[in-house]
Amino acid sequence: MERFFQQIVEWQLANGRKGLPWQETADPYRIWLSEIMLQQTQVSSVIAYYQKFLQTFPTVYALANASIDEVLAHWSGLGYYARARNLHKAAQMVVDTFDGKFPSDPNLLASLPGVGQSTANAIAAFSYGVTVPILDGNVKRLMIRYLGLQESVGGTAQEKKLWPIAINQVPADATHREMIAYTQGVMDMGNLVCKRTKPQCQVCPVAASCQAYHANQQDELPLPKPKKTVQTKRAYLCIYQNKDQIWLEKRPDSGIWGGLWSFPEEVDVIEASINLPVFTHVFTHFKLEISPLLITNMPPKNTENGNWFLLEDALTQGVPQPVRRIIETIAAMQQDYRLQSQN
DNA sequence: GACACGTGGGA
DNA sequence: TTCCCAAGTGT
Repeated sequence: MERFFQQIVEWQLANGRKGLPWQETADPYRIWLSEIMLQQTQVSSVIAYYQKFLQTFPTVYALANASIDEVLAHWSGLGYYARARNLHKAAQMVVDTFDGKFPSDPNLLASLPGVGQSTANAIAAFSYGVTVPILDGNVKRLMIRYLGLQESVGGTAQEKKLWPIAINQVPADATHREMIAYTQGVMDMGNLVCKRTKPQCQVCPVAASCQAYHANQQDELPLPKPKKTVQTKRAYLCIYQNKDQIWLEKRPDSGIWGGLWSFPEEVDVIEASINLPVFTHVFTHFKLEISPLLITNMPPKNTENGNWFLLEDALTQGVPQPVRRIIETIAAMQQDYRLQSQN
C-alpha cells in the first residue's frame, strides 16, 4: 500500500490545491478551526467565515475567553451550530486541561467535543506530522472505487472495515511534509479527480490499480444511498416590533438552531397580526414552511428568554439564516416607509 | 444502527 | 424544479 501513499503525495505536490488559508499555517489552533468549519461544509462557504473568525479570535485563549453569544454570532449562517458550541467548549478544555497547547496525540485530540477520529487525525497529521490517516467522505468514496466495493458511502460497519485499510496506507516513517501532502492529497483527489459525479480517471494517479476503473464502474460506484422522504413542517414566527426594535428569543441549547436568537414560535396564526410572505427553508432532514407574522400592537407573550434588539444590532447576533432574512426584510420595509414619509 | 443537525452549490 | 450532498460528530 505504500505505493499508493507515494503516488498521492507526488500528485498533491504537483496538482493539488495550494494557497487555501488554512494551508499556510502549522498552528494547530487554526488547523483545528478549519477542520471543524469544513465538516459537511464546502470550501467556498468556509473561507470568509474562517478569516473573519480568526480576526476576532486569533488564539485559543481569545476563543476560550469569549462568550458563547459572540462565538455563535460569528458562526451565524454557517449551519450545524453544535459545531460552534462544541468549538467554544473545546477551546476552554484546551486552555484548562492542556495549558493552551493542542496535544499531538490523536486520541487526546479526539477527546475534545466536536472532534471525532477523522478530524483528530487531520489535526495531528497537518500540525505535527503524526502518521495517521483521515477517513472522511472523500476518502470513503476514493476507497470504495479503488477497492471496487459494491456499496454506498456510510455506515458503522463500513468505517470498521475501512479504518484498518486507511491506516495501512500510511507508512510509519512518513515525514511531516509527506503527511501534509498526503492528507491534503486524498481530499484534493476527492474534490478534483475522484469526484462524486464525472470522475476524472484519465488524470488519476492511481487509476492503474483502481478496481472500479478496470471494471468501468467509476460512474456507478459508490452505489446510491436509499433515499428517505422528508416531511414538511410549518412554523409561525412572531415578529414583535416596537418602533426600531424587534423581539428575539434565545433558543434552548439542544435541537435545531440551538443557542441562537430567533423569533418566538407559535403553532397557529395570531389575531391582529400582519402576514408577511411565506417561504420555505430546506434542511437536510425536513422542510420548514415559515409564516412570518408581524405584530406591532401587543407585547410578547413570554418574556423569559428574550430581549429587544435594534434591527441593525439583531443582524450582528447569532441568528439562523431564515431569521436573518426576515430581519433584512423588515429593515427594508422600514427604509421604504422612511423614504415615503420624506416625500 | 439510525437519526438529528444547516446551508448553499451543482447537476 | 428537485435532488443529492459537502473536509462528520453526538446521541
